[in-house]
Amino acid sequence: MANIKDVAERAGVSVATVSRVLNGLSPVAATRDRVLAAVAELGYRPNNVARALRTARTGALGLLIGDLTNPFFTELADAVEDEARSLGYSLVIGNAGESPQQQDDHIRTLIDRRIDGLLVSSAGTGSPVLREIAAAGTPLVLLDRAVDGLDVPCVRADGRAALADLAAHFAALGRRRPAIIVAPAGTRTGADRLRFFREALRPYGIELPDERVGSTPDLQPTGGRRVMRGFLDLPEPPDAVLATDNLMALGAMDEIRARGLRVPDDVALVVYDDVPWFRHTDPPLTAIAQPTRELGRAAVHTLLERIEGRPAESVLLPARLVPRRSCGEAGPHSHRSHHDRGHHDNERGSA
Amino acid sequence: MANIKDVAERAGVSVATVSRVLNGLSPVAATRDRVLAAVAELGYRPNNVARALRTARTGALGLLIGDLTNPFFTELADAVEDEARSLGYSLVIGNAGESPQQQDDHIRTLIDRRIDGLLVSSAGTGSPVLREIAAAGTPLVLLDRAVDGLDVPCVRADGRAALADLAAHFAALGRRRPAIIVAPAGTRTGADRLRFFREALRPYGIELPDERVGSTPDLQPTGGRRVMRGFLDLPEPPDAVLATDNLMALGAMDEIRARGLRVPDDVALVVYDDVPWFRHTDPPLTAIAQPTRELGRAAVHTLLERIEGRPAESVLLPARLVPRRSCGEAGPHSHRSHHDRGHHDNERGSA
DNA sequence: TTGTCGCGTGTAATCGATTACTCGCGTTGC
DNA sequence: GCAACGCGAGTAATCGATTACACGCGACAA
Repeated sequence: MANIKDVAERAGVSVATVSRVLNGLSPVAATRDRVLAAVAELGYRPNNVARALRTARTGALGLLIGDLTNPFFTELADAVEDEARSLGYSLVIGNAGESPQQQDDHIRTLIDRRIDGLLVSSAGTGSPVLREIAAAGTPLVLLDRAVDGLDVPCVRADGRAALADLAAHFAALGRRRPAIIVAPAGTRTGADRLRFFREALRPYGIELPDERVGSTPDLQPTGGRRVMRGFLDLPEPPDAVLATDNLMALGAMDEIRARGLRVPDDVALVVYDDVPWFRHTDPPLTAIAQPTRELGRAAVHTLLERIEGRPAESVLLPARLVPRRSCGEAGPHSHRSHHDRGHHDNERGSA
Repeated sequence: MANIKDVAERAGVSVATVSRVLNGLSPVAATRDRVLAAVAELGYRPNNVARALRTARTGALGLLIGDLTNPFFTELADAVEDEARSLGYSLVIGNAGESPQQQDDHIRTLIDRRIDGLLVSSAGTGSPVLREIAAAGTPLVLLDRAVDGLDVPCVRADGRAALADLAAHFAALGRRRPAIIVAPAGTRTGADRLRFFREALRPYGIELPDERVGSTPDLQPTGGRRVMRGFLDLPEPPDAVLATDNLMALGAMDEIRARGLRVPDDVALVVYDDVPWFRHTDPPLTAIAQPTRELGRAAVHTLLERIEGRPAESVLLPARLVPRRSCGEAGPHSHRSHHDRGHHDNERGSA
């Protein structure tokens, strides 16, 4: 592959001149044309590795996501990439597979590669490595998932209002026994969602007792299904379930269907993250939609502020409730007793 | 950030010695311990940019995929990443967004970054850039999508046998008016799937006329839905539809449901690519499963052969039919046939 | 004419690692 | 006792770019 020296020789100038022409610092048309001609003839492309070594800038951002096969994260990654590209950066995506250890591994690798900045949707609670690189001054921004005690800007969605709307929605539809499936204990995100939901229900006199709070160690369908199984085995099973991650919701749906129960007739289901797939299920699922693409964009901008040495603030964007049919329709017959599970076939074809 | 010189000073040795210790070329315990102590105290990490410049190896592979939000590609990417990591490489994922131009952009960027080799799931037909870098000798392997006239190893699935099984399946269930939704004309993959399917149907005396061949420019639900609309408006609508991409199948399902029709009663539906989501639909969809993770693994190995200068062959792995309930009564009510989980996956997917 | 200034280029240092070559010292063999 | 050999470790070249500094030439003013 041709290097800058080859170009210089061919154009009959020095390497410095070539560099200057390529960086737009040489206003002289005559030499510029000669250089550009040589570049074209040789198919020369600057070696980014060498350039990065000299300038201490790679032009790459890192993004660490929890799970590459989780559509929420891929939409996020897609948005981040779009934004980064449009601002002249390229993006290196690291997939933690929801494993803190693999996440640390990735962070190390990215830092060793000297990316200019890092976005982290952290798996689990904050790792020592994360603290270490934050302390070392690497531009760092948290995305979607906050980490307690880490003094770093965080870009995420605020679900408070949406959860309040959901509580109202449940109340209006006569759902009195809600349940929630949350991510592993100890993560800030899961704890927040639980707390906000519980607080939102209180004004309506609706309880969210611990027996209807289920948590899974992994954000996977398996975990969601297991929790739902526990819920449905309760003496008083819930009549509405909020899954705080889309993959867990998927597992929950499986369990509901496997028991021959129906959504929303027997149990309402709401999913956190409005991934496209849930618009295609039967019935379409009511969702709490995070402004995924905006989050991605905001995160990139915040990170660039940090990279350019400016202080950067955390960003909170509102999530909103997207009501679909999985909680039933509001209407006169929306109160039902908990005894008649599975005997409601005639109630279904409303609209 | 500490560099090798700092370590050398602290340990009272030369930089060469530090380098040798870190690369395991210095067997003397005394100096090694001193160096390692200095490394630990300073928290030194080798600068990969400098190392890459000197050694002309970055230890990174590139993967270009068609669409980051398509679960087939993310599963593929996940598998490629796992394998690359386990072999000591890191992976840079580029998302073409199914746009040839963005794909070319990405390839350029990756080459400029001097990745050691590139895997490409090409969008559209082969681009000039692809030919150019192949000619320039960059280790290159095509993944999933072949490109005509490009003399480069290709790792992909062979759907012939699975499509033959599907034809038999249709015949056994009395489906006599099949249809197919294919990717844009001009792509090798789409053309192959159409041809093999048609050939497979012939022995059973089943026709696949052009009016029941629909193609969409984009691999998106919208396109699938539009094609399905056309099918259902035919005087003789199909009684079985094969969608050759999972997102198109999703759109097709929407249209079926929007008309109040039922799967499989009114129309059977089969999807190419067995992404986890379709195991959770109602009914679970019969699928042609590509050995996604194996494809990823094989692609990495093939690429490494090329990187190490050995000649490498193309790889064809068999796809298989996974009958579920979306074509009507198959064999034993397939909660999960033994085909359902081909490999020693982690617990992703249904429980 | 001569000194100065400006400007376009070239020379060479630099980024942080790897590695060929060299040097010096200790051991061994004759 | 001296030469040769082995081996550990240092010196310095190198990768391909950027960029501070120096230089030389033409223009312009005195």
